[in-house]
Amino acid sequence: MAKDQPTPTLQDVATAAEVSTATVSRCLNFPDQVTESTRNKVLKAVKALSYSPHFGARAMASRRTNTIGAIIPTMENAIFARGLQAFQDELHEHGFTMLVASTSYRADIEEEQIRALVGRGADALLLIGHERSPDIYRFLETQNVPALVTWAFDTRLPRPSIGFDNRKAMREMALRVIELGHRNLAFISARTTLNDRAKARQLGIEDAMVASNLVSGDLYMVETVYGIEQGSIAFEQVLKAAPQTTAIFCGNDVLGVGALRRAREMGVRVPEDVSIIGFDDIDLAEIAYPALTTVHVPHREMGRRAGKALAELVTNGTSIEAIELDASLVFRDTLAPVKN
Amino acid sequence: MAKDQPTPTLQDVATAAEVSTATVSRCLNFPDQVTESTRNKVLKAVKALSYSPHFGARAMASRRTNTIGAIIPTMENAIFARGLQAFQDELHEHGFTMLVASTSYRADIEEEQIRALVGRGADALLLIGHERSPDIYRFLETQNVPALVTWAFDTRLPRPSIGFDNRKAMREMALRVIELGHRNLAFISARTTLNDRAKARQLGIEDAMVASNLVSGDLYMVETVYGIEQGSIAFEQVLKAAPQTTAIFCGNDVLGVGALRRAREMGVRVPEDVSIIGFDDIDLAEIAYPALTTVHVPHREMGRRAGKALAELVTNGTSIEAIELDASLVFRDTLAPVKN
DNA sequence: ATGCAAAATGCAAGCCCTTACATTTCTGTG
DNA sequence: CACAGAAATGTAAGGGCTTGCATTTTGCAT
Repeated sequence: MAKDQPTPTLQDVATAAEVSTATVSRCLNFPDQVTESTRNKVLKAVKALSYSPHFGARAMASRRTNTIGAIIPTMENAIFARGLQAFQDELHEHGFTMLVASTSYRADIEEEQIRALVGRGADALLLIGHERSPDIYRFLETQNVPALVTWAFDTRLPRPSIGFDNRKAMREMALRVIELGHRNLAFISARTTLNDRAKARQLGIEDAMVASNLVSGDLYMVETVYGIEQGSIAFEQVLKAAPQTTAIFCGNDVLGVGALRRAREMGVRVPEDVSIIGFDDIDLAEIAYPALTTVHVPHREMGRRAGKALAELVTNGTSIEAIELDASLVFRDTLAPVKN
Repeated sequence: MAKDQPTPTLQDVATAAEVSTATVSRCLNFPDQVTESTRNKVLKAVKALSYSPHFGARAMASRRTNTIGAIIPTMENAIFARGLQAFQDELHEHGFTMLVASTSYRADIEEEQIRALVGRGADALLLIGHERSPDIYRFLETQNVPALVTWAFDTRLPRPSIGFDNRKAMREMALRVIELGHRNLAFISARTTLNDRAKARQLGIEDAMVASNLVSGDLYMVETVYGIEQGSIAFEQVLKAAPQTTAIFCGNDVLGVGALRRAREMGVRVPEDVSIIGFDDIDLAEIAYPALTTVHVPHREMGRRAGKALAELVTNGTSIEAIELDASLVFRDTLAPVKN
C-alpha cells in the first residue's frame, strides 16, 4: 500500500503543460472552452503522467458524484440481477456509475444501506417497492437525494414509480385460472415483509375470486422464503393441508419450479391433477418440465427506464414521470382446465 | 434539486455540541478516543442535525474511500450474480461498499470500466479471469490499486487469484465421459475472447482426450455467445456437422440447457442418443429435464473469500493469499454410457 | 494538596479539485 | 491600424474532513 511516487495531481499536470490548474480542469470537463493547441499540451501531459482526477476532490468541489445507488433485496434473484444489469448499462451510457447494496429483504438492513449510499454521495437512488418507513422517505428528502421506486406501480402513492401493477397482473391471471373451472385455490407466497409486491399479488388473486363469486378467504396461503427447496416444501404442505386444491399460484417462478419438482416427486401430475402458476417469467420457467405458466414481467425494461429517468433527473433536473409497464400472461404447460 | 437548508457539516455538529471539529471527527471514527460524556453530546448533535459525513471530503482527507469495485462480464449470468452477492455481503460486513461495472465480455469496455472505477476512488478491484492487456495491469500498479483475480486459478501467473482450476475440472469431467465409452466429442463453448475460463475448459477436454489416446484435434468445437437460444442453435449445428457425436460438452449450463431443449425438439434422446454435459451447476441445471450433469463451481464461496481478502488487504495491508477452491462433478441424468 | 504522565481536546494545515471573477489574447470591423 | 467584444486563460477562494502537533484536563501516586 506504500505510495511510492505520489499520484499526480491537477497541479502537476498544469505545471507540466505550463498552464493554470483552471485550464486543465476546463480542458478535462469542457474541452471546447479551450484552444486546440492548449488542449493538446494538456492531454499530452495527462497521458505522460497518466493522471486521473481524484474522485473525492472532484465530488467535493462540484457537489456531484455521478454515482447512483441501487438497493435491491438480492442479486441471487434473477429478476433483480436482470433489471440491475439493464439499469447499470443505461447509467453507464449516461456517464454514471452504479453503487449496489442488497438487503436480503430486511427492513433494518435496507435502512442502513440507504443511509450508507447517501453517505457515499449517491446522487440518486433506485429502490424496490414502495413500502418502507416514513422516516426513510423523510431522510431522503432532507438529504435532497431523489429516489425512484421500481418493481411496483401505484398511482395512489405520492412518489413516482416505474413498474407494473402487481395486483392487476395477478388478478388477470387468476381470472383466467378461475375461468378454467378452478375453485380451490392456494397461494405459495414470498414473505410479505418489506415486500409489497408479494402482498399485491395476493390481493390480485383475491380480487379475482371476489369478482367470480368465490370467497376470498378461501384462498389457502403459505408464506415462505425465496428458494426452490422452499417451494417444494410449501407445495407438499399445501397438498397435505388442502388436498382438494386444484390450482396453486406461486409468488415467483422459483417457488413455482420448486412446487413442480415436488409434484413430480410425489407423483402428482401437473397439470392433470393440479395446475401450477408462477410469476416473473425467468429462464427457469421456460426450462422447467412441464414448462411453467407464469406472468411475464418486463424486468430489463424497468431497469432501463429507471436508469434513464434517474440519469436525466440528476443531469438536467428533468423530473421523473411515472411509467406503468405491462406485465403479460404466458401460458405454458402447467395450467389446464380443472378435471370435471 | 434546490438545496433549501444546506446539509449540515462537521462544523455545524461541532458548534452544536460545543466541541471542536477534530473531536467530532474522532468521535465518529475512533469512538474510544473520546470521553463518554463528550461522545454523547456529539452523537446527540449528530442525530439532531441528522448529520451524515460528506463522502468526498472524507475521501479527500483520508485518502481512502472504503469502496471496492467489482468488474464482471454481466449480472445476467447467474454465476456472477451469485458470486457478486456473496462478495457484497462480505464487504458489507467489513464496512465496505461495492461499486459494480459490467463489460459484456468486451475487452475495451472492461478497460474503460477499470479506469472508471479507479477514477472513482475504488480502494481495490475484483476482476474475473487473468487475461487482459499488460497495460491495464501496469495502470493498476501505477495507481496503486490492488486487484484480485477470481473465477480462475493459475499459480503460474504472478498475480494472486482466488478460484478454481477450470482446466483441471473439465479434464476430470471429460475423463469420466471418455471412460463411459464416448469417442466422438463436441464442445459448445462460450466465446473465448476475454474469457480465459472458456479456453481453459477446452484445454481440459483436450487434455483428457490425449490422456485417453484420442486425438485432441477431433474435438468438434462450436463457439457461441451466452444464451439458451444460442445453446439450442449450436446443438443443432453440432448434430448436423458431426452426426456421429455421442457426447457434447457445454461451456456453461445455460448453453447446456439450450442444447437439451433443442434435443427434445429434434427428437434426439438424452442421454440415450447423446449425452450433454454442462458447467457451473446453477439452478437451471437441476431443474432441466432430464437434469443436467455438470461441474459444480463454488461461486458463492469464491465471492465470499474474495470479499474477505480484499477487505483485509485494504484495511490492514494483509497481502492476498492465493486460494484454490475445488470444483466437483455432479452426475445427473444427461450422461450415460455410449450405446454399444 | 502537589506534581506528573496519560488521556482528552483543540488548532490549523492540508487533501485536490471546480468555478466565479479578473485578466490577457484574439478576432473582425470601421 | 485601432478598438470593442469575444474567447481563452489565470487567480484564488472555497468545499468538508482528517490528523500531526500543541494544549488542556484528568487521574493517581505521593
